[in-house]
Amino acid sequence: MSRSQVIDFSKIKISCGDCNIHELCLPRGLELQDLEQLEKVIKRTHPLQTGDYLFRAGQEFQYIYALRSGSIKLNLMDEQGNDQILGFYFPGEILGLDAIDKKQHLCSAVALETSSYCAFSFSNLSEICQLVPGLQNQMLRLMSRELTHENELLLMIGTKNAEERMATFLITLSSRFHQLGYSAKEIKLSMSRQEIANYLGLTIETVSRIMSRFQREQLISVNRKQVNIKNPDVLKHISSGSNAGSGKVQWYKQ
Amino acid sequence: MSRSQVIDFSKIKISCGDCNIHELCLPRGLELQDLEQLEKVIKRTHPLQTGDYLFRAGQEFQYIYALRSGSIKLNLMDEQGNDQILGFYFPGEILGLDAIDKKQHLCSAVALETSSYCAFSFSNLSEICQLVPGLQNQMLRLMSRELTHENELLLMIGTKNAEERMATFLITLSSRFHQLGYSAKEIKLSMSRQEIANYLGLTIETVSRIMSRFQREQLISVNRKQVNIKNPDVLKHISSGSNAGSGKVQWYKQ
DNA sequence: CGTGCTATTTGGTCCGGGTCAATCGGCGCT
DNA sequence: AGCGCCGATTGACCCGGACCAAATAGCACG
Repeated sequence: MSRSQVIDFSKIKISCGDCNIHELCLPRGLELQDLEQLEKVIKRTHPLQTGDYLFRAGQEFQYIYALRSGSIKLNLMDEQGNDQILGFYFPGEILGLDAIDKKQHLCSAVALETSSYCAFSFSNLSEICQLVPGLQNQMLRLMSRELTHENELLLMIGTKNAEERMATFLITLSSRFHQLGYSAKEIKLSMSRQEIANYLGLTIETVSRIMSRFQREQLISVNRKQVNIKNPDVLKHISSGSNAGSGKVQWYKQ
Repeated sequence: MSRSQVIDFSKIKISCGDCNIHELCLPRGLELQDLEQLEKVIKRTHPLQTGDYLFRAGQEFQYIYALRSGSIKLNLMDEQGNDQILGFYFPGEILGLDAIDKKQHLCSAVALETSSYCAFSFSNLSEICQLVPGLQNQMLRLMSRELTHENELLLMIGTKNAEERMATFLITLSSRFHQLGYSAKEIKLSMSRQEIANYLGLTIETVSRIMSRFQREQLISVNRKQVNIKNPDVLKHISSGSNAGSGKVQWYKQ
């Protein structure tokens, strides 16, 4: 190994070891020599601006992406132009894994604000997985986690009414922000009402009305994209669907 | 390697190489020596009867399962008892991958009819993945495919109305059956109306009504669980949502 | 500071599909 | 054959949330 490579590795160590999300996107037991391997396949780029595409549906699959800052929406469109947002992604989360099978992206990923990320060459990454056992498992775990999220979203859209979905959305967002070290109470939404509505399978009017109602009931306070959670307990209660009184949908429980 | 192991391998070769789904669950380029590796981690079992659990939510994750015959529903339940069917599985398909992250099953898998399967020890499997490059990629592809299915389901439930969902369901089922070598026209449903309804995010009455309407319009003929597709073209047309005349939901296309 | 643009909010109206209820029909059991 | 059971069908009613329309509010720009 040449000296220049050592220098490279040193830079790499800083960039990844010090990255604020490294323990999120790298397996715990990863050693320096493994990091060195991993770093070789990272492509660094400029940050994205609001509205920029991380990738587009139809593009050849080449990289998987780790979001370092900002936020990104993932959406899927069918041939009729029906559009469904599948998820919002925040720092430390991975995008692009669903493209592995078809070798091309089926979804598009769009920045909701200025966002930076790392891109990992997938073909190189999967070679390295052969050498680093922990990395392979991490890949599988990440995909499994992605599946779990979609499962929960399906359960929510399939069984919850509009009010419950909104409450669930707010509580989930709050908890994710908290885990990232931000305030769980004071949330800056990076997505529009339209995008929230689409994600939850509702219309923008319904989202707006329910947020107004939540504010009227002192559960939150809203000012455009700034939302303050004032009564998380009641919100959780509503989100769980155990909200008595309101003539809620009684779902089939076979 | 002892002679007895060779004999074992020979049996194995028959059981897997001749398995009617081997090219579905094994990567193309898998060589005999790889097969031998893989066979070591397969646990064989009795077939399941209708209503038997392949695995239950909460169980420790140990195996992933390849369905060999029959059909299985996968469902997810939340703490309130809301139940959502996430998918129906047919021969050649893989179950259990979503449990990798949390190391326990979050969903339950129930046989809809007599079904046989192979169980692969996951921990052993992931060791073998280190040795057999194709197998690792196959694993990732399978998970990716699973993600794609959930994405499509989300898009459908989020954007299609009841009639479109039913048409999509029938067309998709028909095409999957066809790929398995069965008739694309004459379908024997293994799931109840209740299960169809739940999967599609509808009620049993709506499913029943729409199937009656499809029959009245000569698109299908229904007799209990036997469905014959009489006009796949119109069904496809309906499923794609381009069904003019009916005052359908115009979704937001931002 | 007016003008236009877009996002959001709010007020009505309406309908798809959920809910409730009754009936039907196939199947197993005695 | 008669009975009970359970899944499926059909009808009647109603409501949550979509749809349409108008008002309001920021924000950008000349």
